[in-house]
Amino acid sequence: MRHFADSIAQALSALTGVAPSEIKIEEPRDRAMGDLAFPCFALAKALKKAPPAIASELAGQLGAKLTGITAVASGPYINFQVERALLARTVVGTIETRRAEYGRSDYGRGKTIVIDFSSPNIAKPMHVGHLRSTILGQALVNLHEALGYRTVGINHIGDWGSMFGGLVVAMKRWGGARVGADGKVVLDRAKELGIDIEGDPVRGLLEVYQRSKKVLDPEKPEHDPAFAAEARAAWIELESGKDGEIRALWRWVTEVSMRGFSRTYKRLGIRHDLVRGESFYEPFLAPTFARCEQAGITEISDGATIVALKAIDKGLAETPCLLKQRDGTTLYATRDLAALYHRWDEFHFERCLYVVGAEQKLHFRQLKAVLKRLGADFEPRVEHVDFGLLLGTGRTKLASRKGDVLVLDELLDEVVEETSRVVREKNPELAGQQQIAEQIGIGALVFNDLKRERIKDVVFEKAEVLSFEGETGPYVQYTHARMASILRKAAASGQGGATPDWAALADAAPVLIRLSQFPDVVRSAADHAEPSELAQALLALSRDLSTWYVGSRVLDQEPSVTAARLALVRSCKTVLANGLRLLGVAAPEEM
RNA sequence: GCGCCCGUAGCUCAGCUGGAUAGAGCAGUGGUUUUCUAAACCACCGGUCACAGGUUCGAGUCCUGUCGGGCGCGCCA
Repeated sequence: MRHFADSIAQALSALTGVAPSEIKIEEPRDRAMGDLAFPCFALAKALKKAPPAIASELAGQLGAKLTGITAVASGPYINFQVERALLARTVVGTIETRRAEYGRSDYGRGKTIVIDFSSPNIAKPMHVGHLRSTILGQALVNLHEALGYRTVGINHIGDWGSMFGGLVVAMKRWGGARVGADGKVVLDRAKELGIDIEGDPVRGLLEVYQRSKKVLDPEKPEHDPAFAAEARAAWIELESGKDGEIRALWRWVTEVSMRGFSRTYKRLGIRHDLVRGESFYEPFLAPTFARCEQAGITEISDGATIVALKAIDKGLAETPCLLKQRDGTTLYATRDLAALYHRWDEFHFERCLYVVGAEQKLHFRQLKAVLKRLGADFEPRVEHVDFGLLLGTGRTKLASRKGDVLVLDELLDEVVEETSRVVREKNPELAGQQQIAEQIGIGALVFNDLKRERIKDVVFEKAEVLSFEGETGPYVQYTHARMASILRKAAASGQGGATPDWAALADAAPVLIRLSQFPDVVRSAADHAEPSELAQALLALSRDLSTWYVGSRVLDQEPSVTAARLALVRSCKTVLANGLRLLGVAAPEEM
């Protein structure tokens, strides 16, 4: 469609003398008006004529300039319709040529994009709160990768902080943790703590972690000063970089945590290029702080080191950025600043996206303001890709029945289990039901999250996620599976070899237009860091396609008609599959 | 109190950089299967685009204000 819009703009430019880039060809809301339209208001001043007069005059002249496109004046608009056979041949031809590559481009070639996403904390299982960042981030990686960018997905795991001193001490004291002769970590009393070393140690670790936090807290009755002192010493040892037992235990916690995350990531199709926790940036903290001091932007306020931001951003007058606490230890902002400079030095990114919840908007606003004060010219390339909260029924915090945080794996299991039931019921003959249930269930969950604008809060209604009707992932998957089914039947009966009669696709114009928009949608979704644009486009395509194919039977028609319709079916299947893949949703051949 | 975000049909949401009678899904009502998977399709029902001003040839879209909801606001991340 872009191809046709360009030639129309060229023709209009030749007739009016206005630059082609200034001529905005748009798509009418109502398809009955045409495939494309040009509103003549903008030309009224330059040509000193009323828009309707311009429209009718230009429409007449355009006839000679355009081939295969008819122009009709309608009030102040010129409406264009592409000749149906030409439209079909062009769109289907392009997709048949490019196949899995359709939608991909070299738009971002030579540019690097860094995407920071998911970022769970160690010693805890991943919970539903990480879901949105994880799947949004992966979709953004996929989208940019398709556009030819070099993508660097970074998992900035929370693996650093004084609380880990407490955890290590707790493991030693209560669990008998030590480093064995072979250098491996052993926990003599793992069972008593409920830590399953071989299986999923994180579950048990979480309880130890929570218990240690109570013991460390002077406000709590469980408080133990000796324990606290030991924990502090352990943290100091960790920070010192000494590679002893303390560090080995901390490393073990990181490893087993990552092992658990990996399982979940695999199910969700998540892959990071780099796992760099907060600890990774530890050596860069001091230089980063020094950079700020040398730039002369730091101040001492109530004993803490801050950067005032009022001059950069009036809204931040009351909220300067804190770099160091009163006790001299650094904070979140210092770490992110260090990470940012490190990433800039390493990648010279075109964009650096932080896929982090909207509740941290202030933090990123502060961070960017500090960068400005530092004169960092890459500051505009740093973007906070914010998103709304994931909430439970009644806008409450999403939790499990017991009231504690809902573990992501449990949620996935639950969704897949329920999906299995539905699959058995809807398609009892289907082979490989378990795998397909996994694809549908997870697809439903992922799509449900990506289909709406990311800034909107998502109220997690299990019934809605599992309904599979209407605007859902399974609806798109189902449409795709049915196209696959038609193609299988065509192959089995040897149909589709005739020369296609493209004019027979006149009734599929809405579908063809959707197909033609796909590459633009991919680009826009990436540029706006908004996968929902793609999800919405796939829904619209599925809708128009469903309407078409129930009314226009593909198989057993005139051979030339069947050939044309089969080509369209193949194109639609291709686009649905490509689109779903970009969103991180599987596209099963059968369901 | 200050800052930011959201406010479109009963519910959940689309509506691209302002453009022609505001679109889907769910829920409700009524239909469609000897024919490519009924996880589908069709029809009907349903909206003062929170409210009030302003800019514009033209505002759901931009600006200002009001109201309602959410998030955040120095030693956590």
